[in-house]
Amino acid sequence: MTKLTSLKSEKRLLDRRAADQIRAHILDGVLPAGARLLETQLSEELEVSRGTVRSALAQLAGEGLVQQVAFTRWEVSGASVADAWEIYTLRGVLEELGARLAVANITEADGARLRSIVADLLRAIREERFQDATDIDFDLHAAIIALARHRRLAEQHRFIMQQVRFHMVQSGFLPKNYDELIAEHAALVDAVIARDAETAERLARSHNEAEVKLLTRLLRQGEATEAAAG
Amino acid sequence: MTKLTSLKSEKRLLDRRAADQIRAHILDGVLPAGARLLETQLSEELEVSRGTVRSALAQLAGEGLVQQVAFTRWEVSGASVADAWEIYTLRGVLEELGARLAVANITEADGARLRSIVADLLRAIREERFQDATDIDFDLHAAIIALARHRRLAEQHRFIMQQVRFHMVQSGFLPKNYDELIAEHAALVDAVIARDAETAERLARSHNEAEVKLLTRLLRQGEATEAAAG
DNA sequence: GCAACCGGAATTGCTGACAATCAATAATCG
DNA sequence: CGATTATTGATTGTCAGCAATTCCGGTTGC
Repeated sequence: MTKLTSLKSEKRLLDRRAADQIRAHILDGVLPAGARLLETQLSEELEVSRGTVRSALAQLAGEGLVQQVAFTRWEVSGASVADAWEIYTLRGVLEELGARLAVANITEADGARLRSIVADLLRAIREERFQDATDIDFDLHAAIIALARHRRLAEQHRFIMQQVRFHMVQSGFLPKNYDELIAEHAALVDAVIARDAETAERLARSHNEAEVKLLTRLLRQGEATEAAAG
Repeated sequence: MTKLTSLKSEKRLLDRRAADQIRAHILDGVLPAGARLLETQLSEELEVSRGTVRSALAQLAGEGLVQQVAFTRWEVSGASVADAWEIYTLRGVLEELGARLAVANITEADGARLRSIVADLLRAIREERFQDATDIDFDLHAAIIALARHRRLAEQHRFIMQQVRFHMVQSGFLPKNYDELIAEHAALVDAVIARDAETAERLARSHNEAEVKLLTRLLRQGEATEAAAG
């Protein structure tokens, strides 16, 4: 929950760093879904011009974290059931592709690295450092995607995982069963290391199946009650 | 091969319209892969300020059509074998998801619309209007994706298809076998209409498999010769 | 009482000018 | 003569200000 601080130092482009700060605030939940973003206020807090803020907001819009209502406002994107359903279904196929391609590329050293990340995850859970565990979970998936050596896939995956993280923060979502979580990840990593593309693919895709099914049901319910109300 | 013309009229935001014009020029092949884009020149041709051009270029960068080299240049993205491989593999899983979801949503009217698009495609090919045929091909895939009712998927698919189109223009790619093309599309549409998710999914994914396999082979060759040279 | 209309304040959209950076070339030194 | 360092021109990055649009309150007319 750090405060927005001034930039103007370092080497990266100003608008990127402005986007970094705003993004961090969104992902931390400081700026909740639907929150309005005022260009002037942000430019004062970040000590950059409005144009730079505008560029940063446009980037975040491209990442799906922010929405622009022309001539009217910028706001943090929604975290509705429909959004979550979109995010998790997309994640599923991206990770399916990632796992398939990772199998084709993985080396011994890569396999060792994945195994060590799983070990870290296990340790964090045993020691009840659940925030760390979530971070490591994300790292593991990113590491598998990286093995796919697919620039566009990696970028899309990063954006989707940002939205997953945002949705988890907004909805207060936490894994229910850590043993199962560990088992699933271990099985996926094993399949990738064993170069068993079919299994890896299936596990990657089914990793979120429970959430997707729940969300699909909620979505159907929502549509039904909406139809009944209208 | 129309010339870039002035904007400043209509209701949409200026930077969006600027992006539209530049995008059209890229997709038409007027601006080839690697071409440098000068902010000043574009701003003069489009009769908008440099800031507006900058915003437009940033959007196109988000769509993957343009790349920014900080402090140095904007250029049209590459159309290398690696790029094509990325584009087609991503397209595969996006359309796989789209087909699966379309099956869950499709109505009789939707089915009729898809069939009529296939008929249009067949007619265009029989009459040897191959440019039209390509457009209709794209329309058909977009129509199936639209049935998925998945905003994020539709957007990503639009971006990927833009890149597919660009790559086709750059490489002079043309389908080799129009009969097979028709048969594949008809089979996919039939499967979606029949609500056969498994078949639809498989057909959507395998639709580009020939290209992907070719590209994978080319990519491996490229890496091999590079390694031999280095 | 209520709807339509009109201002003014707040906010976003766009621009021109200035600063920072880079690439290419000329000048300098060994 | 070759390598390294200024210099210069071109290009991108950032800013502050004006213009256009929307939102919200009050006012007017019915």
